[in-house]
Amino acid sequence: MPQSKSKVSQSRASETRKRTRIQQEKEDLILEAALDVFANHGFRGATIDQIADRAGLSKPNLLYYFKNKETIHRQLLDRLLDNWLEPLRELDADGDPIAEIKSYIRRKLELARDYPRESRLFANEILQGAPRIGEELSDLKVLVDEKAKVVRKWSTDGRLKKCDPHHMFFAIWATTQHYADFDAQVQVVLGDVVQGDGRFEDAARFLDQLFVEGLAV
Amino acid sequence: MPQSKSKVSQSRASETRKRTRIQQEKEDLILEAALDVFANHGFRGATIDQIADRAGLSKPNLLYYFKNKETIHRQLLDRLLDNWLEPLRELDADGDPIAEIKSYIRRKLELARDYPRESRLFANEILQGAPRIGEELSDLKVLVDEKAKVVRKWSTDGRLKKCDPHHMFFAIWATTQHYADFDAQVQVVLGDVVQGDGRFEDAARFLDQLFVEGLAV
DNA sequence: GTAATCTTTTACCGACTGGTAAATTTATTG
DNA sequence: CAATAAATTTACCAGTCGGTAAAAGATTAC
Repeated sequence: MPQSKSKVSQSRASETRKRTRIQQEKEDLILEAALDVFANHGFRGATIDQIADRAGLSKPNLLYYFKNKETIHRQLLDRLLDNWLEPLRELDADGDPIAEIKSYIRRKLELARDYPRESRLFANEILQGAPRIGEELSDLKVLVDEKAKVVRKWSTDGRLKKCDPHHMFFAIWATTQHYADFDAQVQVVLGDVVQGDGRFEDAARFLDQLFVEGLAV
Repeated sequence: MPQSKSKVSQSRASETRKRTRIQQEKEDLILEAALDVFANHGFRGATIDQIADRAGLSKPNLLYYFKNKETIHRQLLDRLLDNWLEPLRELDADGDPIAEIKSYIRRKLELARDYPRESRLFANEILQGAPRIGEELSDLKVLVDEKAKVVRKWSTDGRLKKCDPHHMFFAIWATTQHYADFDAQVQVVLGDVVQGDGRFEDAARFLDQLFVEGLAV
């Protein structure tokens, strides 16, 4: 996962100009632990004690690196949003429409498989009305509107069925992220028959069929 | 919303056999307030004080009707799950496959539009690993497996494209519930252009096309 | 009307919450 | 090896959490 515009953490330690080796390590450790806890309990349901425990630190020690709970959460969301939008950025107006969409779906599905906690972190935030990420979502809107134009042009050029591009994106997000966000339900419904990668490939196959037949001219 | 197997609440008051008028009213009032709070904050993020405030009661007064936080949450989930599965129960093996699926999608979409808080309550619970509803999900599995058989038969009879029925249901759930669960995101992305029912009809039209073209032979 | 029951309020409690102050220990630098 | 800076621990704190006891107030049934 590459990170582009990573902000410097707002910890006390980082008020000094350069970050030490220990700062680097511990901050990563904390973010990793926090991702776990926030993804499973949401912002209000998560406690600093839980995060500190999972990171193997005392609470005051954790707060030495991040000045409060919100700062950790914020940093996770910032980092996430960037990675999350990457597949959409790569949707190429000059490529073959169906190939581009198939590739986009697969990338989103891979994200859901490989980074389910990130997906759940995001889902938690949106589900609760996006109180801490609301503004940053406008970046998302800009990007989506731009790519919606591309899709609309594919349609009017007769290279894709006529369809509402925004709702097409919603459908792709919903179906792919569902496997991360609703994993508990997916596991119960599918039972123990199909496991791991098999499950993933089944999903990929179904979604490919659904969207290709649903969208190809 | 009809309720079939409604359990009696486990409040102190209900330990006596018949429920008074005030009990009926206040319990409904509390459940209504609790739905609001749980849907927006999840179980751990919600507080009894918040629920009591919204219901216009004092906390001890609320706890006179429901013995604890978990009981309220449980009762909401039980009531919900029943209603939530109703559209699936009505999927008719003897009907026309495409008409049945179209009708199922529309019903699910209507639920998402008319009962978004219920959808978010459920989403919160599943997202956090279904710790308080896990067992009841097996009822869901039984029903889904039964209906998956129906869909599979439609496929082998050549009345529907070949597809994995379970993943088809996942896709329908994901796309329809997305409009309730991720409403904050949907609103940002769509902007203020299309509002209310127009938005709903756009979604319905897109999903109809997607699933019909994707599944019809 | 009055006795019995149901409802609501007041006053709590111990555990946990996010967060801080300051002393102590560890690592780095000259 | 000091001196300095960084990291960690100990001991807290005020506010909130879920929940209870018990008395006061309001309804209901006779």
